[in-house]
Amino acid sequence: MKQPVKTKKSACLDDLRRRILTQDLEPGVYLDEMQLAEAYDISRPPLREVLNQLAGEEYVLLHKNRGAQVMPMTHKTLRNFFVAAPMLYAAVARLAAEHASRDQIADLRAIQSRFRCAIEQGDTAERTLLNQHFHAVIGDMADNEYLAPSYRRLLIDHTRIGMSFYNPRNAALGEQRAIAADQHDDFIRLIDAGDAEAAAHLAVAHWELSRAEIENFATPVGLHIPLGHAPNGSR
Amino acid sequence: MKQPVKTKKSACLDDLRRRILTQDLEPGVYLDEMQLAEAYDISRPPLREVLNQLAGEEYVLLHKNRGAQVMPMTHKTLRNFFVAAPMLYAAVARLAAEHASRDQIADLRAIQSRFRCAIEQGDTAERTLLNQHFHAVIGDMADNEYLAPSYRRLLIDHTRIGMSFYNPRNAALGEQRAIAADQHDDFIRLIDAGDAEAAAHLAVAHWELSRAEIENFATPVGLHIPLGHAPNGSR
DNA sequence: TTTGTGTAAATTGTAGACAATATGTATTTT
DNA sequence: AAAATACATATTGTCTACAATTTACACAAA
Repeated sequence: MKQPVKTKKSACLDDLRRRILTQDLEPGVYLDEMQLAEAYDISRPPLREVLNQLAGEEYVLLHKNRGAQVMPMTHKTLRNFFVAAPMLYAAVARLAAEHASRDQIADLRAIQSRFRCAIEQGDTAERTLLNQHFHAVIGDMADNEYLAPSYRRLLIDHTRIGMSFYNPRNAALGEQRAIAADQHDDFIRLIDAGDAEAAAHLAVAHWELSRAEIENFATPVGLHIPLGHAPNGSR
Repeated sequence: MKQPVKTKKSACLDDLRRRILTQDLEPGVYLDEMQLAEAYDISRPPLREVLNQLAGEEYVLLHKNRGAQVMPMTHKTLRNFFVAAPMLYAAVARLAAEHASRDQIADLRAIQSRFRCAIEQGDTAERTLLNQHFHAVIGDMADNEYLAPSYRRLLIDHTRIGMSFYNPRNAALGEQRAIAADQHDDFIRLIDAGDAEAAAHLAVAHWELSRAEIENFATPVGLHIPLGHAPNGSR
């Protein structure tokens, strides 16, 4: 009863990341240490270690004597996202095509297969997480520890934003997902061929598709921003 | 005053960052929890929280059941650094010129004043930390949470690499430092004027200066890479 | 009614002790 | 003598309990 799981602590870490990415834990909400510790069947010290690591990775924000808050998303967040995304996505795709290993490309193919399966089955959360995983592997391929932190941060919020705008009744979104899935296949092919320039170009196109989708919803409706219950706004 | 001292825990966090940046704790060395806890006069749980946060920020690497290791620097590290630095430095400088506040510009001036003072006094560690602080404030000015993680990571290793190559007997380095200090003044002026393009351009020039310095030493001599030892041999 | 203060409850921060795991050494066996 | 295993030791991981800080509420005074 010890080896099969990768220790309860790392399971807790992974699950909290997942819940934040899927917006099961919404941006801005405050986390209760005792509640989480009980839920994951660990005591508070290791849970606090997990929260501290998540703080370093910018999944959560720590407030002194006030606990942990899921990293909020503001209006400015979206603007900054639009500035940083194309640059980093293109750079990472270029490096991925240059440095990808055989095993990594195999991983990518496996994920893509499961990704298409999730699309067919209409499993939104699973599809979103697999999309995140797909792009995370591309980030690993780039193998650059200086681009990785921002790339990971981008993926966190790209995933969260994607979850915000999901609407099963919008047929256009289904169409766009089909295009996105095809682009994933193109990514695999270009990376396998080592075509760095084309991969960077495709990354921009892939981003533009996503951006158009986000803008369609963000402009008229506005971004839903749960605030949590912070007593006084800083600054 | 409500917070005259910044709690022993955050003091520990800051000091460990400083010691890693100045290579007082060299890349690759393993950290002893009990030893550090005693040194900072706190118990192991809060120290472990600090180490977990540093792991999230990529100052250290956590090994299961083997403690924390100061983030190593390899040969590949330097190559990746050269790829990422110009892109991010330029982007951040551009955004800093667009978004800087009056207070931040005042901070920058204050730091620059102390920076020149440290140069005159030949205080290497202080100069290096103030240089790091100067560029960290520019990062804050850019105010983009997606670029910030990689930018911070870059600054960590730029500072560590700079500490590696310091050589007080090399007159050329003194000359280059004078140029760098003048460029800092240019940064302040351009940011104050809101000239984003010129600031981005200057960032590239500033980087090229630093790159030339690094290459001069890295190419003939090779990078000194302490490997560290498993927790036993130290002391 | 409003505002200020004091006390109580709840939550976060810390400490010390204990359990689990890995490493090093010594002894035994081939 | 060399290798493998078992034991001893050291270090990491976790838990329970306690201290400190903050928040909420009640009550009193203006």
